[in-house]
Amino acid sequence: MKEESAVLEARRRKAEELEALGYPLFPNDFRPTDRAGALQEIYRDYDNEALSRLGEGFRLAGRLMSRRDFGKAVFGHLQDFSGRLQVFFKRDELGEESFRVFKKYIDIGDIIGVEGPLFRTKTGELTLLARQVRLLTKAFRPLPEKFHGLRDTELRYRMRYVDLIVNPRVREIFLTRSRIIQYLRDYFTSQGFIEVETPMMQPIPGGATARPFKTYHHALDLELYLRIAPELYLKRLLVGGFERVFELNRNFRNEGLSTQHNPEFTMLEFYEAYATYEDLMLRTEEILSGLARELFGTTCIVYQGQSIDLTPPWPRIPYRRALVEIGGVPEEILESREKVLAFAAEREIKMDPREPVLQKLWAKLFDALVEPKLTQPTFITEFPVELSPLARRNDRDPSITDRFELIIAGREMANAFSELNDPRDQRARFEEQIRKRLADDPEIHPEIDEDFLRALEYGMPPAAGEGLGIDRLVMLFTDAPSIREVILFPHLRPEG
RNA sequence: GGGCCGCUAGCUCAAUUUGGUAGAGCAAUGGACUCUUAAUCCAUAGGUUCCAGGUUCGAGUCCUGGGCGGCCCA
Repeated sequence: MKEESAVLEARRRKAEELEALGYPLFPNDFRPTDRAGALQEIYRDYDNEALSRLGEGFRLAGRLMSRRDFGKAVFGHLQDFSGRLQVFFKRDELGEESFRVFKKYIDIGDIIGVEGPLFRTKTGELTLLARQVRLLTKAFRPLPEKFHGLRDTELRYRMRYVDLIVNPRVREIFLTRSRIIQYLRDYFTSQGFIEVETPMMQPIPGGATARPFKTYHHALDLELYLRIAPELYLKRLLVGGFERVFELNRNFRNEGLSTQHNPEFTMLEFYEAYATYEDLMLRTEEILSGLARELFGTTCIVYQGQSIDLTPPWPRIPYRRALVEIGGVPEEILESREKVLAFAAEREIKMDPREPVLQKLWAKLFDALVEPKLTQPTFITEFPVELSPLARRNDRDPSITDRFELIIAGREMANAFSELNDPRDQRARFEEQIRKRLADDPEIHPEIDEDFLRALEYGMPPAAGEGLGIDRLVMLFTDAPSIREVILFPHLRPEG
């Protein structure tokens, strides 16, 4: 932090002066009985005559966001969590002393309490006429400029508290985020799912392919990893008899930052016994279209200028067909490593030629050529077994799995499959994964989770499970271009 | 990791493209004003131009390195 500037010094001096006069700067004995937004709502249609019959005694607390000074009268706007209301401070109403103290010592940004009757100004704005005003919290720093507000992206993220005060849109995004999460909790609870919490710190990171964060437990002298997914623990719960479970919480992946990636992000995972991935497609359609109706009253939304229609049903396209028909990859090259590498090289799609698993090369093609083209909600199905170590094999074709990914606006929004519950096949897949692991690939942990396999050996009921990326979902529903706009405190490098 | 762009007063932005005393609005301070809402009017004050070097008589501006951020690519 810099040395105290003249602006800050003036504020601090003024505050100390007020304190010396006997006015506490941080009292906590004022109880508001009303809220700005609620008053706006309730008395929307009241004229002055109707308002005058309501009498006195409206008590509001909030932050003073603006003031317009007329000498012996001042207009200002008070902002609380629910909204804003104009307040009229008049010398004749407040009294000489109180008005003088208000004028001289209360600044924009201070939190104040006011009490008085409601009326309408001659421009028709609902306004509280202050009969009393009190300082509740002194602000030692000024708010950003009233018209442009706080725009600098870096400052907005570093000082989200200020961002939230002055940019109403930001508050809306996080209110919407909260509503989305609430909706999902309500949905799953009402469908008989139990919400659970499984370890964030895991001795063997599993359930996904990603580089984990490492940490250390001193008393146990144990290396632990922040989880990259809760999947293997949720399946243990299926073994334990929890037939419908969900967990809505943070995952951690030690990867770069971008408009799509934050190292900690929120994921919903749910598992349902005696269901298949096809049941989950219906559920997913139901959840997202229901959410759209809940938030907007329609299943047609706009994201970054593109119209997206979430009305079910959504098309289902097998992975291989998507590569060929949407990605434009000639089918005849798919089985040849050399041809796939050459095809990618021509299109400047980066691939590691040492990669031993052909299907992982396909995945690069898929990410580059298919995903970005899918704006409307689309289920991609029939993923190769090599890319799906935890998914159940298809009964007719054992080279593919009963799995889908949901893509909307060119992004993977959900990933789901019928669960592999044959412990013999699961062990073989884990072993194969490690065997085919490129030397020191940080994304594949070299140890097998033996306890998970032991759990499967006790018998996991047939089931299907899904992961839904909450941050991306919130981006979609708030029209946010960057994941940092939907995470309250996105990660940044420490200030220089 | 690579490319491009940005960082100037508390905040939002200027500063002659070819280097010459760093400005404005809002906020602040003092004053006028009892229905304004980006209120208005008069006056005053406010700067480590992200940091460190270099070129130059002289650098916000040119050069080198670094920091932080944004966008795009991988």
